[in-house]
Amino acid sequence: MPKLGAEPIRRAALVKATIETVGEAGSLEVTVAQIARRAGMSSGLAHHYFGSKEQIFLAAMRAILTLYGAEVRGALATASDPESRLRAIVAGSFAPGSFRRETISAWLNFYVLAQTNAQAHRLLRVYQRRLRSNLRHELRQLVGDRAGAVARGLGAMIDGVYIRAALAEDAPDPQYALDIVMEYIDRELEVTP
Amino acid sequence: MPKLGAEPIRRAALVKATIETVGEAGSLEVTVAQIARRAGMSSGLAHHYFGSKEQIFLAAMRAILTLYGAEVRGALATASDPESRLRAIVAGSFAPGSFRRETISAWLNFYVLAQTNAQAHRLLRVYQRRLRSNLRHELRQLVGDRAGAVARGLGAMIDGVYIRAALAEDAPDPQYALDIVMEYIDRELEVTP
Amino acid sequence: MPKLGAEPIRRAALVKATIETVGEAGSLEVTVAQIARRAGMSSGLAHHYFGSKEQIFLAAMRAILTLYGAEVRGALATASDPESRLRAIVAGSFAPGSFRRETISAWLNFYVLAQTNAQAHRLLRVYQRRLRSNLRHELRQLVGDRAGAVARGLGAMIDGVYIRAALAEDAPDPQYALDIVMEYIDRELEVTP
Amino acid sequence: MPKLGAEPIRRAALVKATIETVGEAGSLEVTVAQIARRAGMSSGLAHHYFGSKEQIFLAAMRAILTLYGAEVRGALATASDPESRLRAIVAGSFAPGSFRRETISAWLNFYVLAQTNAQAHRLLRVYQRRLRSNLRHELRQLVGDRAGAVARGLGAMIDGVYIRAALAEDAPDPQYALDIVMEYIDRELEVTP
DNA sequence: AATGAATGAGGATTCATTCAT
DNA sequence: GATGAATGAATCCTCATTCAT
Repeated sequence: MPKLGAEPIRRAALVKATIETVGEAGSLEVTVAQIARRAGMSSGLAHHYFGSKEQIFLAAMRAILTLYGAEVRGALATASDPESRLRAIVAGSFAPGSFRRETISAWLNFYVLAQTNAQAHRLLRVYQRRLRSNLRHELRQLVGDRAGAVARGLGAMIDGVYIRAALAEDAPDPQYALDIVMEYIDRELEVTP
Repeated sequence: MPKLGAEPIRRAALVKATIETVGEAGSLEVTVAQIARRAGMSSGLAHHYFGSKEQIFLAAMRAILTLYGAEVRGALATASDPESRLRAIVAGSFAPGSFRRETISAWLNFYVLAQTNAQAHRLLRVYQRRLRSNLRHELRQLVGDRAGAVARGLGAMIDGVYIRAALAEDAPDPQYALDIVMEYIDRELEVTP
Repeated sequence: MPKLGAEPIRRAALVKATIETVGEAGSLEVTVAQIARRAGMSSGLAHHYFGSKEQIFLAAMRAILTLYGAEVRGALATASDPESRLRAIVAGSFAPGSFRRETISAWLNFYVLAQTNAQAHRLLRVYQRRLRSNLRHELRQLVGDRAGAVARGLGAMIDGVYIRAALAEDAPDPQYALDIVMEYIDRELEVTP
Repeated sequence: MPKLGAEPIRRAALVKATIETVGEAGSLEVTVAQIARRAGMSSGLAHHYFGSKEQIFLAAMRAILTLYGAEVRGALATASDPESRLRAIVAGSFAPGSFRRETISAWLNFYVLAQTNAQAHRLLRVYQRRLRSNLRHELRQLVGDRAGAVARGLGAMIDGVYIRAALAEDAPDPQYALDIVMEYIDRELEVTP
């Protein structure tokens, strides 16, 4: 007796299981059966909902990016002046919801998927552009002309900190990550009067 | 037609073919047969020389990191004062030998491999540590106490610029990449009198 | 068309096909695909059920030994005095269910497998020990002290007759086989008053 | 500079290495390269001398059977009356030159090969027939009519003792093996006045 | 909706055999 | 004669995907 609304629950469970499985394995070479088992269902059902392994991955990637976006928006909600908004964007990037071992590892893998898969590629570009535009918007009021350059630098640094966390032995340390990027901002803002 | 000295030539051809194949495919899911064919030999011979697909990948990764190291050392050779040495390290990182589409894509894939494979992990760590220590050494004379923090930030930014190049539509632009990182250095050095 | 209870049927079909295939080929160098085809299924399914070729072989070997044990027990069921029980054990060994060309050939191959494979080795030892203990038990009442020696001799002779049947041109002749061993028993029992 | 008479030496080394390799592995699934390496030469040379793996096996099998025949003939040399000749044949069968772990294991494997390979089959038959005829010749003078039956029984028992030694944990014990068969002979000779 | 049995294509790896040197 | 580089066929096993129930 299939419950009403079972589908969204199933889908969410699969997405969660995908991120966890890929994150743990550190690789996209996980089987649909593994993911389905972790989500508590058969591999057949996973295909029924998503059609293919590729689509399961894309859904998981979308979920990661959506969560990321939500964290940033959440952090922005309480900030008013440009500088705190700028710092809020960065803080949102390393919010504990996103900046977790599995998620980071899954994220890195989806980054690789984007080399191969056009849809994944598009998804990533959209989010990169959005981040850059957010950064630039705040920076314009803080560093004027240099806004574009600093936004590029900040974006790259955030990505770099992420990727390095994927390789760290220990659990990712949001504060450490944050410090690196915040110091860069300190520097930029110091210089510009 | 077994020639004398064939082995190093074959090995090099396989390493080159591996980087190209992985780079083009944008994925480690390439077959040994594909690699071998591109290297102009049978898959059996590839196994004869490297023992397994994994070892072929590791050899390719070592080649990439070796090349990277050589570029940095090469750039350092002509630099004398700390600041030019610092900038040389960065310039070496984006030298045209390393900073090429295929290489970047392969590099990203090996980064993922390091999640799974202990040897790959170790290789990457060695290079990261070496880079960081190089940066710190020059920075100590330029920004004193902040050397550690700046080195971390620079390292992350270099990685970030790399990873972003993997996603770019167009051929990677070393100058653009360089500018981003150099500006960061400008900023740091300006502040410290 | 997955039917309920398909698994035991599939497994049995694979075991049967394995004995037949190995028996016909006279060698363990048969492919899983050959076995599966003969069992009317894909090689993938054979792996699904048994996990590996080795496990398929072991299951087939177990089946052979189980059948052998059943034949001996069956023959023993109708015998009451020690001598008829002794002869029943031997008769069971050459019962037509076991003493068939394919089975003998497969059996010989599994004997070889036991050189390499610990599980196969253990299986064979268990059956040898059981046979020896059965023989000894009856012989104790017939030849007293010599029971151990005669049991060893009988066991060896049964094995020897089996192995020779594997090499015979014609279909194995149970009566001929039986005669050889029974004559040996005659002799032993004649001597001991 | 190939030495004169190198060929027979090479061939003998390969035959020896084959028996050892097959004996140790307990299986015919050994590679020509393994055999050649043990014999101190390249796999190419092994092929050069024997043409194929199959022929290498056959040569090794011939060597085993030749050695066996020599042992029996050697044992017969010093025996004069029928009974000691009969016992000499048996003793020759378990002479330490033949009755060694590796040789037994190789022998069992060649027994299996004879299922598949016509030449191997023929070789084995020849030796079996010769053994049987030898036994019968002596037995005729000892047990008269029963000679045929006893010869069959003895032959089977010798084979059985061999095959069991292949499975024993410890090094094969010739004395133990001998006792089993000699007791059988004792019995047969006791009965017949 | 849900299962998991079933398929079959695909890929790493091994190895007998060949052959240029 | 001798090497071992080179080939390519063969095989085990995995896994996405399908489909009867």
